[in-house]
Amino acid sequence: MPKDRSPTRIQKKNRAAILEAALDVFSTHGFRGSTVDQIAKAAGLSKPNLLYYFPSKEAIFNELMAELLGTWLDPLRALDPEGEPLEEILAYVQRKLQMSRDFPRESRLYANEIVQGAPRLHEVIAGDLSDLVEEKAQLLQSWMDAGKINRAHPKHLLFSIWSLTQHYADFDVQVRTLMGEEDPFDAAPEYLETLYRRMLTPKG
Amino acid sequence: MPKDRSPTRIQKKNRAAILEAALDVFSTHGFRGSTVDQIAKAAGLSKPNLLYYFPSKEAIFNELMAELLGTWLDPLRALDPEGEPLEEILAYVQRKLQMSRDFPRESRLYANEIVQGAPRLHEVIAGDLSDLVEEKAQLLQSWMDAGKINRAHPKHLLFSIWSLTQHYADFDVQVRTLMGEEDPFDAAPEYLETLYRRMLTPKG
DNA sequence: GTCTATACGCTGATAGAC
DNA sequence: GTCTATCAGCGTATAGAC
Repeated sequence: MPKDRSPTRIQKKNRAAILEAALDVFSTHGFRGSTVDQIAKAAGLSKPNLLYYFPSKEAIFNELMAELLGTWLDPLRALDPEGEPLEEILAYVQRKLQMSRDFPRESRLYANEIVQGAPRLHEVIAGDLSDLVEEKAQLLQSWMDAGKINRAHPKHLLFSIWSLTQHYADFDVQVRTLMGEEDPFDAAPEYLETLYRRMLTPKG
Repeated sequence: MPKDRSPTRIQKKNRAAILEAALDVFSTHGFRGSTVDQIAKAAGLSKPNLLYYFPSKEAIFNELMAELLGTWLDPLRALDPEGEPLEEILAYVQRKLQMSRDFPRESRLYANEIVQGAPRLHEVIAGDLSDLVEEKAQLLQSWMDAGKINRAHPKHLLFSIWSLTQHYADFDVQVRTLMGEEDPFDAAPEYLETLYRRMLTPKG
């Protein structure tokens, strides 16, 4: 493993290449379905050389997950109690949709884990994510109580936003196959805006 | 492999046990992440004995998939052109939600495949599923043109129904962790009915 | 810092006794 | 029909030459 002190330019570059390649491979085949050899080849390194930079396959995965989780929840954190409720929610939906378009591999990496029971993510979900969800669910509830948006189960509202936006990344193959030439991300923003506007605009 | 002619009661029972166990294991770990040994143990058989009933791991998987695909699309096929449009769609949503509740493993098995690029499902998606989606998208479009339901992109409408309902099966771990004691399926039916009623009821 | 060679467990699958 | 024994190949990881 590289010395702690001074990461060479080459070391930085190789570590970055490995993580980039690992994102590609893990998001496509899942943890178990991915091999160190695949990642090494994709990163342009030999297998032993890759294992010089990371002690194990799991170590690569963990670092990748740590990076991902750091930014994954930013859009939700950005939901502003001071903002105009409906517009805040609609903006959140669009931000999440953009993330599905711009970072589909990250979405699939996460989806792979959750679908398989989140064996490596339980703590995060029950910890940081849970706290954040409780906080934002209360915010949504307060907006409903104030009559700013229609009443609905706050957590189900959040689940629906995650589900609808991440679907375009996670089920990308299916969506694109069924839509043919048409780019899903052309119509998706308007569809989701309409959906939540009709759902949440008071006195519907 | 068992003779073609006369499937013994034991043979039937064992084949069923294997498929049941395989559904459990494949839906939790994906194809690559599952081992024949796991399936055999879950079915109460030895590994060689299991391979007496099925020639290979892939054969088990294929049979499972064939069974799944046979029933998976029934709710969509049941969407009735003669029915009352809004109620037909709402009933479809509830049927899909029930399937997520009653057959979560089947949903996760399918999700696992799609998320990983559907290497074993391309033909089905581009074939039968695509035909069905085209047919039903046109049906939805005709309902919109007739003013029976609000206008929206028909395929995105279908995607959103799949996404929202299957989410409760595919992301079950996350949903249940975040909801604590509350059963997700208590509030989900009402949430989704409200969502699509507001979305689709004309002159909203 | 990077390579070749290799140890070693696990996995899918088969042979052959019972 | 079911078991024990076993094989070949793959996958992770390490040792040691360069």
